[in-house]
Amino acid sequence: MSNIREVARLAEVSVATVSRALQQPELVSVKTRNKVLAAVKQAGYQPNLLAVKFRSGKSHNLVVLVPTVANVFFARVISGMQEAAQQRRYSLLLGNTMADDNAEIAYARLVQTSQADGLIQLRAFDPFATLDMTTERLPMVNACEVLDKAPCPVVTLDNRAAAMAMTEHLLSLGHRNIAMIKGPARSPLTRDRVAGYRDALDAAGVAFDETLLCPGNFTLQSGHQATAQLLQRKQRPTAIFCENDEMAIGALQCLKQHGLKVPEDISVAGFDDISFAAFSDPPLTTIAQPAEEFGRTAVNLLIDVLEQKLTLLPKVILPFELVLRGSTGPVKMSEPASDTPAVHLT
Amino acid sequence: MSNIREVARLAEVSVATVSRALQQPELVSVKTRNKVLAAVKQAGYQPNLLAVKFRSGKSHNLVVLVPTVANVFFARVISGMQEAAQQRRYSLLLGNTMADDNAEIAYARLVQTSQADGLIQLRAFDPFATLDMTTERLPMVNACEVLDKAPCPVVTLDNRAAAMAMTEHLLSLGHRNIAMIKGPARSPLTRDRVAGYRDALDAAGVAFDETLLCPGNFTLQSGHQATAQLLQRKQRPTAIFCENDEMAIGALQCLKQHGLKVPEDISVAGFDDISFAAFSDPPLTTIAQPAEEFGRTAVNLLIDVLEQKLTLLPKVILPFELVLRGSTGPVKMSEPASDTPAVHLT
DNA sequence: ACAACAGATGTAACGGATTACATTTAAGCT
DNA sequence: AGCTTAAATGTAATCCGTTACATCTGTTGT
Repeated sequence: MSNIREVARLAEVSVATVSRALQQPELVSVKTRNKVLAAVKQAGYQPNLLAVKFRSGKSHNLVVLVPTVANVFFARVISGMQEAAQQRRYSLLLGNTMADDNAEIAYARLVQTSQADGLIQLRAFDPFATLDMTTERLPMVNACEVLDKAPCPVVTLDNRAAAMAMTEHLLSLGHRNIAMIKGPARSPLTRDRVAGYRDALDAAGVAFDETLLCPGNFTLQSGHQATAQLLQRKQRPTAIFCENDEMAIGALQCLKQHGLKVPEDISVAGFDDISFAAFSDPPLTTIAQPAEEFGRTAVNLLIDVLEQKLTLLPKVILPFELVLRGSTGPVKMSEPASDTPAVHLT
Repeated sequence: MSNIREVARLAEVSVATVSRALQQPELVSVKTRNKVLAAVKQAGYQPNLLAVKFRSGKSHNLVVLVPTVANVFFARVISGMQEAAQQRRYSLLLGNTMADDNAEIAYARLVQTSQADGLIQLRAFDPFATLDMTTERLPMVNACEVLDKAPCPVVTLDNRAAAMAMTEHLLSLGHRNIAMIKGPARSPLTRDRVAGYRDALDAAGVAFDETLLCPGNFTLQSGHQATAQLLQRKQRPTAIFCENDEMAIGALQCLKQHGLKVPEDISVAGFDDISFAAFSDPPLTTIAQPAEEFGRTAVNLLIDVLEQKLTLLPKVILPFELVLRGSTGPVKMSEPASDTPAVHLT
């Protein structure tokens, strides 16, 4: 590979002149500039950006820690990140961590060792916390599922309000026996969404029943399994609110296999509005999240931090939208909505 | 950030000794080694790997060009890549190119400028071809959809045979009027799958009807649209073979909206076996591809090339599997299977 | 006791581009 | 012409870790 000295030799100028001709052409006479450009062409010269990065100390790379790219929602987030990164001339180093703390810490070391300038985390876990840091914090942005006391900029959605909105929608259809298929218990995301669900129940004066909460892991299979469990209850729920669309689609299949009609026999709601949500049978009522925007915002925030365009730590809250489709409907008249008496509602 | 000289000063040894204590401990006395390790700890020293990479000339990064991460199949491929890359201590630079040639060329420059050591391409396009290369070819592996005369290792699947297998399955169910929702016309992938479809028809003595081929773009929407078009035909097909599962799921919805039952009124088949395929209604008959294995193999091949473990250019062909589920069934008896007379078949 | 050698450590060059500072060249002005 | 100043170009240091080569220390064998 030809280097800058080779070009300098060909153009019969110094390396400094070559560098300037390429980086700050206005500092070089037109004649010299042309000589240099000709030499660049002749040598097929491509600057070694590894050398540039080394000297500048900036890798222009960002690490992205994502629990799993195989999840449709995260795939959309990454898409948005990619878009923003490309625009601002950064590259993304992908860290598919399967939510494994140690894997995440290993990726965090890419930042510590200057291979990346900053990190974006899509989970409520701080991979820098355990690295013994003699120096100050490394640049990080936390998106989607966020830490309670994140020591960094954050981009999120009001999950509690969103879950409340969906639950209110179900309540407004007359449902009183609403199950929830949630995520892992210790996830702040799950905690917030359960809180929103509960807010809505409380506001409507419907008793909260912990046994209606069924854990899943955000996969189609787990939605199916959880639903099967819920159907074993003596009093089966009239609606199931799933914490993501994959689980909701899993739920739909399970219900169908049990001969239940959605939404006539039971309503199902999801969260995320992935593309498949509009194509399930029936199409899924869900909460739309601006997934790509999450990615774009996270990347832009991180780069702003890196380029010192930010002093304080912003908390960006993106809007959600309740998307009503065919999977939710009014409770069947023939059947009492709930084993707890309905109260205080039209 | 502390550097190796700082550590050398603290340990009262030379920088060479520090380097050796960390890289080749057996060359350093135990006493010195301990002094060095203590100094490393005290200084909070982390080697600047950007410097190491610069000096070695190897970035230990791989660029991955993927048409769109938002596609479930590609997401799985990337997952596999990630796994293999991590194991062999390489990092992946993600290039989400939306199948845009110029974007791909821009990413290819990461290799040209030493920011990455090699490139994996999941599309039939050679981004290095247009870069004026005075030197020899840059390391590349082509996977999934491959170039006809790829100048590099290739990992693929016998798409022609797979499409033939699926078409044979449909023929064996009595279908004679089989539509195909295909991808973009100039894609080798589409070409091969159409060829396989045709092979099967020819072998069964069924006339090939070009108008039964309907183009899509691998999205749910395009599957829906294409199906709507097919349903306008005076003689509607009894089976639709879609070139991927997303389009098949789109087709299922369209058929349902037209009041058609799958598979009683019409059969639908997909390709890829994404997770949603098993959860559609009815579950989708499809061709399973080892997506993660594609990713793993591609990465391992590329690294083998980079590390000179390979001399010739291998062509790896991974196996597919015909997965029979509920979306395909025998042609309805009441209705003639086709407008062309069935011949030479049991 | 001394040569020969192994083991441990140090010195300094190296990789490629950038840039502070030094120097040369050219232009402008009286 | 001679002086001032700006523009153009060159020289060399710098970023940081690795490693070839040099040097020094200590041990073994005779």
